[in-house]
Amino acid sequence: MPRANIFDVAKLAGVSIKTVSRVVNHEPNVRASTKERVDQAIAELSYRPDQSARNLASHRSHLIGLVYDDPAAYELPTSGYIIKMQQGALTACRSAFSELLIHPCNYRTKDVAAQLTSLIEETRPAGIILAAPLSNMPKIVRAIDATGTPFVRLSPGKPDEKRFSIGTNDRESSAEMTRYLASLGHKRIAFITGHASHKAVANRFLGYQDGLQQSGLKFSERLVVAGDNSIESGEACAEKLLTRKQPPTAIFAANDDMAAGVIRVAHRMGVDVPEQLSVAGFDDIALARMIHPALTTVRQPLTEMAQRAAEALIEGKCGDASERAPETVPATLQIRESTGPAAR
Amino acid sequence: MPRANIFDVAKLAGVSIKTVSRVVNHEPNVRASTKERVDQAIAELSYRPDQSARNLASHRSHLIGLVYDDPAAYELPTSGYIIKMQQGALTACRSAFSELLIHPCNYRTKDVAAQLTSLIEETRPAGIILAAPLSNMPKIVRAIDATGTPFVRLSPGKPDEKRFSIGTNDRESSAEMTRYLASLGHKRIAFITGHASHKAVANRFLGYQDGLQQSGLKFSERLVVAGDNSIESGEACAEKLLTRKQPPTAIFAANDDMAAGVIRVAHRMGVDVPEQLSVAGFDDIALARMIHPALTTVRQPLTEMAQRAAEALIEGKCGDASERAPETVPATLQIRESTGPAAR
DNA sequence: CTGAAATTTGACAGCGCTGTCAGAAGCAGG
DNA sequence: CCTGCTTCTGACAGCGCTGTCAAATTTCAG
Repeated sequence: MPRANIFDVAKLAGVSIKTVSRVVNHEPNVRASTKERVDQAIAELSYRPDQSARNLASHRSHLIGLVYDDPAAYELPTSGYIIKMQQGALTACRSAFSELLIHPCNYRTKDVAAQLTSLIEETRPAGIILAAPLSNMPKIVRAIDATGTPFVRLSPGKPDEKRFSIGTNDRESSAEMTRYLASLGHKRIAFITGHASHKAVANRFLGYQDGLQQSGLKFSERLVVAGDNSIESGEACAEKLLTRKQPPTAIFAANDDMAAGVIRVAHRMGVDVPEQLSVAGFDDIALARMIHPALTTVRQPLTEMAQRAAEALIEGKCGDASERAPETVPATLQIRESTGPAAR
Repeated sequence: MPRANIFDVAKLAGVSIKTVSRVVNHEPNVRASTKERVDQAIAELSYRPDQSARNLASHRSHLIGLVYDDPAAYELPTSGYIIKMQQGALTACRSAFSELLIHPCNYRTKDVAAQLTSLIEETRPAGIILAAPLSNMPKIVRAIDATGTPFVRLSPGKPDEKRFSIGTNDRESSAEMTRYLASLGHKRIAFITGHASHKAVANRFLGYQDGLQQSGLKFSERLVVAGDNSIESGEACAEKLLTRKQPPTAIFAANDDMAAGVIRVAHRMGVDVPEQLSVAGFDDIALARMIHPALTTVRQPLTEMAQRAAEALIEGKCGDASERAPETVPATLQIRESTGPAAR
């Protein structure tokens, strides 16, 4: 049995193909009763519009392009980031009968912008999702802009104001984590800052300060140590903190790697986590669940961000003119085993 | 200036559109001189066929589906694997004006097969690349088979005989690595085996034995210790081996993680690598280049395998009937800093 | 040279859908 | 029951390409 086409549906519903088309595309001006008949016929025949035909007739594809910097090109193990974005975008695409076109590219290449331009010209996607760090490069943004293709920027930190973008609330969620630690009775909550150049990570430090204040705790420079995002720096910071006369009862690290370092040092020093020390991280990398005790952390909503981005593109509301307000997808606390009530 | 279509090309080249179509699709029976004229016109107008129109007219899409088990679904940090496959497949697709459709799925889900079937019915891809471990599941293979879609199985170990698949030569390359170590003067070359369930890893152990024999060295049970693919097991095995009265001068681990563990232990024990101990791994994960000293290892040609798979699919030679012989893409030795001449 | 076979080329009808635009139906108000 | 309006529906022409099949051209044996 060959797959049903728009004529079959029209015949069964007793309408013209154009009306079926209207229903399928959610166009206005279709009587409710008519729409119902058509919907029923669609269901009965399990009709699915042929994408190629739609694309051909409408001069635009139902493709969403996901453009990201490709870490494999220079061997960074950040691929989890990419997989998550892909997942999110795919989810949105599937439920909208759209397809996802992935386009890894190396931002160090001279002609990334030109490559992007030709990709767009060739595939004429309905929209582009531009991941960080590409999303922060004026050259790239300009190139996409020039093609007139709608696009959404995925920025790990706060979205900026110029064009539509989706970000997350690092600062607020750090504050939340801090409040959570305070609510467990911790008075001395230390913070390990991350690499200075990382904007999102700086926001987390601000959030930590907010959280202290909101919990009625005093911020103290003495409880802040500087890491550089690596596990090793986390270890070094933990050693500094835990060998003090009056060590903190909780350590909040600006990322999971450093938090993992803290836990490792605690093990070595015979400090029980979470009985004697609570440890929290940020990012919710795969490692967070795999270490012991499993790490309490803040989950970056990368998947959701990408999904929202794709949805926005599919809705077609990211057009050139539309000055749409940036969106923020909230990060969420993942309470696991590494945090607990403050020791008395 | 709107983009050129097949009529523009035909006019410029002084032929019919059908002839242009023939040239574009590499169909036979076009005179060389004609083809040349058409190619020139294509170049001049920078013509690119409209995929939607081709798909619509030809009833098949120019999509290649890449189907793989999605580690993010249950948080394994194996994503580098996926990224590499994607890269390879993308390379092939780009040069053939095809698009890559990615389809991560969770093999633990009950209805993976059904999902796959509906994906195929909906998008009608020109071919499917099926990655391990999905490629070894009869249920999945049957489901794809039933749709009549050409597919290639990507298997990390030896390709099997039943249907077209692409694999790599774990055994031969392990032998090669072993011979390389022997050629550096090592007489006591230890091997750390991997997790028993991993077929490819078992092949590596066989390769090690082959290599010893080919180098005129005697295989000894005493030089073999069992790991489980993890860094930690690598560390444990290294401790066992290095605390012996007569420790090996080279350790070949069945994967990079375990090799990294060996190097870590060597550091701790004050054993210089490669001066006092050569260490080799297998896989060439991102980590291999990042540790110090950089790890000598065997590179799995994942990217190439995926590329070959996509090419085969695009060539259209993986059809149902065509009993095509499995292909093997050779793995290659990556000599880095962790191996050197045997200590005297 | 000639005729038949082999090779190369072209005309044209769709593929399944959307956009345009005209026509039908519904709905007030008189 | 008609007018003038709005709301809804349908006929039909493409979109750019490929498949079919017949026509044109070339090739080659005799």
